[in-house]
Amino acid sequence: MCKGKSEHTNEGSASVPLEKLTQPGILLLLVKDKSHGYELIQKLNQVEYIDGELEAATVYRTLRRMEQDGLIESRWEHGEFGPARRQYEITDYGRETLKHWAGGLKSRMKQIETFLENYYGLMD
Amino acid sequence: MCKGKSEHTNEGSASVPLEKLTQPGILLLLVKDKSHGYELIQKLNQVEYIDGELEAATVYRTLRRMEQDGLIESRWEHGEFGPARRQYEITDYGRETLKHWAGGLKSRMKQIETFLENYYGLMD
DNA sequence: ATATCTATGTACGTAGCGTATATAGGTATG
DNA sequence: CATACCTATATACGCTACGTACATAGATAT
Repeated sequence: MCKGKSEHTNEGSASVPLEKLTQPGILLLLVKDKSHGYELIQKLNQVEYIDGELEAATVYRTLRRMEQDGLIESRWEHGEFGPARRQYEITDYGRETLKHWAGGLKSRMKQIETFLENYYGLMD
Repeated sequence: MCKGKSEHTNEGSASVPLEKLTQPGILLLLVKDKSHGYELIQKLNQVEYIDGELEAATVYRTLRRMEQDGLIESRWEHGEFGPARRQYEITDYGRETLKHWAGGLKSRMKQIETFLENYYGLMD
């Protein structure tokens, strides 16, 4: 049923070309409570605003980058149970950025709405 | 006034980490009428749903990729005025994909809405 | 002649993400 | 005790999307 399509790994253009809300999602969770990577992965894969599933490797990689950027801070926590964990907390700069991103996402949402109005307007 | 922040090129996390609507935007324009790269660049930078500005190189590169993917087709047009242009048309597969993407963008918009409700719910 | 507009393209670098794989401590089961 | 599974973090490789810089070339205007 499908036509010409992709030679490389596009896989029938199955997914909308719009990134996941990984960084905003992590900041939103860390505003509520400090946490570590493994727990964040599970929480992110339960919330409604994450599209599909986030891979563990993606989250760990993103956390390290966000710490480099000063959005979050970590320290090792050697608890009595299980392996040591890297405990993350949001920074003041992270809180500012989250606020800033929320404003940007509001605009982005309106732009998508405009796109859809434009599209459905044509399809009448 | 700014705090710790980035060592690499994050530039104060100025922009929301969500991609532009380049491919959907191109398809939406080509559904209305066939066009060439230079014209598409100018149109894309006038519509309301594109965030910020799209660079010419980005558009040309995207058009070539989209043709490889079978979303659009081109042929050289040697007009009487100015340099030759590559005229693009949307394919049937492109129209299907646009429809598919519109559905995905609707979901994506709702997810962003959910994120914002979650965020503003915390900030009361 | 020179500058500007039209028009397309390549090269290089970065961010975000997926898949595969490595490592290592803790717990449960046979 | 051995083995399997869960917790927990991390690296390597590859791909898409995008920006910046640069290259090329015909057409038009001054």
